[in-house]
Amino acid sequence: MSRVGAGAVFPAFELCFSRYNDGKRLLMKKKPTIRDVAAMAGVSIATVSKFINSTQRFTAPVERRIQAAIEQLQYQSNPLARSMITGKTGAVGVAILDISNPHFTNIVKGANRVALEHGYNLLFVDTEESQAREDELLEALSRRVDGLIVSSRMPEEQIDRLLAFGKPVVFSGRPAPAGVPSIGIDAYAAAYMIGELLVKQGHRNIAYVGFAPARPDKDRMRGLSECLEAHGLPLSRFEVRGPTLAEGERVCSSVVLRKDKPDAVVCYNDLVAIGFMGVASSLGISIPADMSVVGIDNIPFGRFTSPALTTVDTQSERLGEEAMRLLFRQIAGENPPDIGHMLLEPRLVMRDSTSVRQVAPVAVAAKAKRAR
Amino acid sequence: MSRVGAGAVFPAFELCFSRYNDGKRLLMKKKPTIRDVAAMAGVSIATVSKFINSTQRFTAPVERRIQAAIEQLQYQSNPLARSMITGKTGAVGVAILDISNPHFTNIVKGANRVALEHGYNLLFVDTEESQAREDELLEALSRRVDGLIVSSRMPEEQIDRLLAFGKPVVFSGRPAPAGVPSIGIDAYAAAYMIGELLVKQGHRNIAYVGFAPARPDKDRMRGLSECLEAHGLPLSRFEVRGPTLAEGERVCSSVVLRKDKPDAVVCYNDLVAIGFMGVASSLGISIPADMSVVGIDNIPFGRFTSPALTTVDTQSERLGEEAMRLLFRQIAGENPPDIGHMLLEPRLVMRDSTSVRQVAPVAVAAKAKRAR
DNA sequence: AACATCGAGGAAAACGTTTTCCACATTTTG
DNA sequence: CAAAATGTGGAAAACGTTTTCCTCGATGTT
Repeated sequence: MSRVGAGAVFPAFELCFSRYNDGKRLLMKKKPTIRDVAAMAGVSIATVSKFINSTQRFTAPVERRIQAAIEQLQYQSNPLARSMITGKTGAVGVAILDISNPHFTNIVKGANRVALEHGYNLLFVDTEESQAREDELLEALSRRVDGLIVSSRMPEEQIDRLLAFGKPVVFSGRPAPAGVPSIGIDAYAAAYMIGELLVKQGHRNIAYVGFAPARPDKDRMRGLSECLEAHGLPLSRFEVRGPTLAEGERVCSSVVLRKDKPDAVVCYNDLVAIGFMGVASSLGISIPADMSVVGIDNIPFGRFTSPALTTVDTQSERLGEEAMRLLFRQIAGENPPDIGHMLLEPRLVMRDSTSVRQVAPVAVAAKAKRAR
Repeated sequence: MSRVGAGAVFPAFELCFSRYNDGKRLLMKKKPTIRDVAAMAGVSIATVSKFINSTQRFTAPVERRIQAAIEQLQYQSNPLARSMITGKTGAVGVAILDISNPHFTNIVKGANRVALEHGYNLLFVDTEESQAREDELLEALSRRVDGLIVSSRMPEEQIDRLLAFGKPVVFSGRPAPAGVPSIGIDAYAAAYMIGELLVKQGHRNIAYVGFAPARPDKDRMRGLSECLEAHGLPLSRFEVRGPTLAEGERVCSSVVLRKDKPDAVVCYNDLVAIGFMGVASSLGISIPADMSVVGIDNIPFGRFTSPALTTVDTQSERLGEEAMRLLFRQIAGENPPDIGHMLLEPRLVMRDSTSVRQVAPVAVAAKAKRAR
């Protein structure tokens, strides 16, 4: 014992405060450190540290004294200092495209749940908000976390920079470079499934409202077009600039007011579909009588639109959970190549925005015009 | 210059790697530290640190050498080590009741935006998910952040513990203890406003679907009941157990199937209102013809329900922004008492779920029964 | 030309932990 | 009873910064 004489009385706060603000010791109170605990218990800081982390056993009286000191001082070890030594931060980063999209919200929710189970915190980045400063942000983030879940669109070269940080990464809901584990829904299957449904319902003039083919949703595009191709049907395309309600609304009129108006529309996601349906009804289109609409994601609000939205469930919450599990396996030291990619099975959710084709397209268009 | 002879060549990676894994230096690469930069630039680490933080000016050649070393090594200072010294972490915590509620999502979005402007990251806690372990979580969190925004229900004694951490805190959308700044919407005014609307529309049998009076929404309850009292009208109450779609759905039938069914229903928030309307329609109630429904929050999906939801805008995103600004002012050292509380003005958003009272309640109930 | 002034740069002490030794006392073994 | 094994606890070196002095040379002032 170096700091305090053996057998001395250890006035807890005395010791604790006087070290910091000699004199006016009660004015501002600092957090107690491991030294304070050690001094109070009459042992070395090494002993306290080992006791806390149960790295080593000690004699009963020593353990009792340490425990008492900890409780009396309400000591809490400083995670920053610990991180410096251990190299673990106890936090994981989640980069999300746009938190206002319930799909991503659920991913966060799922990820958060698993993180909590492991005693981890979530550091979160809304990349929509960050945009240009995204790299400096990720850079700062990468030092503060033990791993990263990336569920946002991200240019190739930025991905490279991200991987160069050397932290474990899991990609979610987007294609991942070789050697990096990823998880997603089988978007191809989902789109194919939707195609089959619509064809079976008798639709022949089907449109896709989504991103340009080069963009990350190429699987949806491909699934749908290959399905229709197999049935010898054409596919028209309309482009949105973002996966949002607003874009669904914006694009609607150009789809609905065409001469060869489609009799079924597959949307990039539920948000686009819901926006689309909203404007469609205001334009006098009755869904699904005049036109079937399908979304993808199965966000909770899809049940409450009018009509309730037919969609494909993408298990968003499970997506977040599994992504986090993959990440923790990597953090625990498993080799990324052994983990690989993981695809969840989509599930069709039939509701009221689709029905068997009822009216000839031309007649509907005419009716729509009259209605205004 | 002590570390490296003047005029020597500085082979960047040589220096950088050999320190760590002597011999097999290319196998795993560690991040370069400030020492590596200093060695490469031929200056001391103090000089590098001062240069990085622009704490001091140096001669042109020195600055040039440091800059070059930083770029060549791709040096990034370690935020953890810096935090240990400065006591600032560059992160703020946001404790949110339930991230799936778009109201809170928007708060996070707003808070995130302002945090980014200040170069801060967001550490986020979904207290719904945490529940029992919330205190240990908050405890861990409190050491990792410079301040906290609390927008979740939280028992009194936990609040005390939170404040004891000594970190700046801002409460948002909930009553705050004395001396702690807070921000919220004027819920009393919002509810009063809704009451006035409904009374003006001729409704006489109005119900509130929300929490028990003791709970945090007492302002809504009070605003509504005082408004109705002023008009000499009664107010019936129905209780939900959570501010969710599911609770809105659950409670609906007990409201709608009563003999003296209300002709207008004010819901705790939009989520409850939307759930409520969904079940109501399926029970054959036509909104607003048979019954007006109002929510609070103005979540984006309120525009797309059928009918579109009349509500009161609570400026959720601005709430998050202003909360973060209040927090930063505290972090910058302003006295909490000088900051005080802040109330945003609510704004009525008229849509289609309310209308002037059209049918006698009893007749409607009969019609509803026939419809099934 | 002597002296104060100033500015550039460095040495070293923090920050609060964990972890690797090492020393010593105690017990077990031959 | 000596020697070896075991177990308990401590000293000190990390981790990567920031910050507070200090030194030393150069400049400007009488």
